[in-house]
Amino acid sequence: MVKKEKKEISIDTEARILTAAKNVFYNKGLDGARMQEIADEAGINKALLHYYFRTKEKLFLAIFADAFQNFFPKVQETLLLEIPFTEKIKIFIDKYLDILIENPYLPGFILSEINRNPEKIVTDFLGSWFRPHLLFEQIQAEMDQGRIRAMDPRHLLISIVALCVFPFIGKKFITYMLFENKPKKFDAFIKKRKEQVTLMVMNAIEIKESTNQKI
Amino acid sequence: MVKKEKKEISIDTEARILTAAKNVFYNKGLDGARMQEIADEAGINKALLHYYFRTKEKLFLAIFADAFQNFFPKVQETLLLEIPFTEKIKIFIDKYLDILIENPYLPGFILSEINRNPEKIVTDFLGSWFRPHLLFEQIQAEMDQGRIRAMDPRHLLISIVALCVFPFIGKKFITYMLFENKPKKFDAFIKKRKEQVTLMVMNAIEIKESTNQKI
DNA sequence: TATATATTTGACCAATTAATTAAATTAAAT
DNA sequence: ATTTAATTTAATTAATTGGTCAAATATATA
Repeated sequence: MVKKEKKEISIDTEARILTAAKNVFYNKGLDGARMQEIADEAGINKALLHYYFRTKEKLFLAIFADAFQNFFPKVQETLLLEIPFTEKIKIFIDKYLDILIENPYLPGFILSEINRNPEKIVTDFLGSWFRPHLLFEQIQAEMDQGRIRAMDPRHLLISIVALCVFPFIGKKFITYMLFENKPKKFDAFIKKRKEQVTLMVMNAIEIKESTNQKI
Repeated sequence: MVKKEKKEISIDTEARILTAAKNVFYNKGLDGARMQEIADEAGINKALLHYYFRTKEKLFLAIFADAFQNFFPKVQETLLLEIPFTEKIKIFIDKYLDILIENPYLPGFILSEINRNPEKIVTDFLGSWFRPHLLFEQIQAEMDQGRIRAMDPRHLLISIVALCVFPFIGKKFITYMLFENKPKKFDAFIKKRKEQVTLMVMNAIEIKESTNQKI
């Protein structure tokens, strides 16, 4: 007999588990998370959790893979557009910050997991399709043509990412220190960040007559 | 009778424990660290670990407090110098990156712990003496006097910190993706970062005739 | 040497926690 | 209604891990 679908008591149990797991893993990390806490937050029993995702490891992997695959492609999208370079940078910053605003704790989550297990993450998730060289070559071409200031493309990329992503990595800290621990104030601050970052990057790549260009 | 020092079998046991704990906590975090692993790495027995530092919590606190107090005062030092502003920024970037080069995994360690428990960290370690307002006032004064471009001082500070610290937060990732997982290459890259960051920040605060100043 | 004190260890304990199991329940298919 | 398969639970297990303890060892001092 062929497999058939039967009961559909709570169609959203899996979804509830994933949401709960996401919350807990994002806030506590893999080691700090407890299956019991995830079960509680999903409003189910611990055994059911294991029924859906055999092990904690597998559940975590599901969350991580989802986060990862939902994040990087969106980010990369802009970089592949066939538009003038400075325009591309502007759009990248715009979209990148939009993504970050929607997923403020995602960078910290991904970074801490990469720190825990770099080899696995890179080989399992990044290895095949994240190719910064295309971007570097384009940046280099722009420099060779004298359209932007000459510099190490890797420094430029890291600087752009740093300016965008760092406020989110340090969100709790920054909110506490600069915004009286009021997330609303942090959000308002972030809203103005797009133009700040764009301006800073444009100034950085802009060629000025008075500046000696280095190779 | 007054306390007297007796046996000195291994004077450096405590130091070895601290070194081992630092390594393990930096790499695994509080939750991921195992007392057994720390004991192994220190070449001692787990009971001896508890003899020196009663609990895991206390040991962690010793490591964290040390890291913290060894880091922030050094960073803040430069900000209190009575020198021209642009000079101060340059020196800050220079010293800050020196400190980071010496303690590459420290920012990630501190940030992840802040994320885990922001209230405690801020009240116990930062609350009393970290005062960004002094710096903000100085920056604001420079802007009011038209010596640097007008902008939100908080964005400026966060951008400077981001440019310096982000490569270290993402060290493993960056090393893997851009430098074939060779730390030497990462280090060489970082050596050139000082001038990159300085140039970028100087360009950002520099007043250009053609630019409209915003309040 | 004898004594007191600090250091070190192996064995063990207690609590936590991931994982399992067997039984119960539900809903669809026949 | 009965069967069948999926879902859910309570109870339990097995492994991990932070922490303790009593005994052993080393060292300085008297």
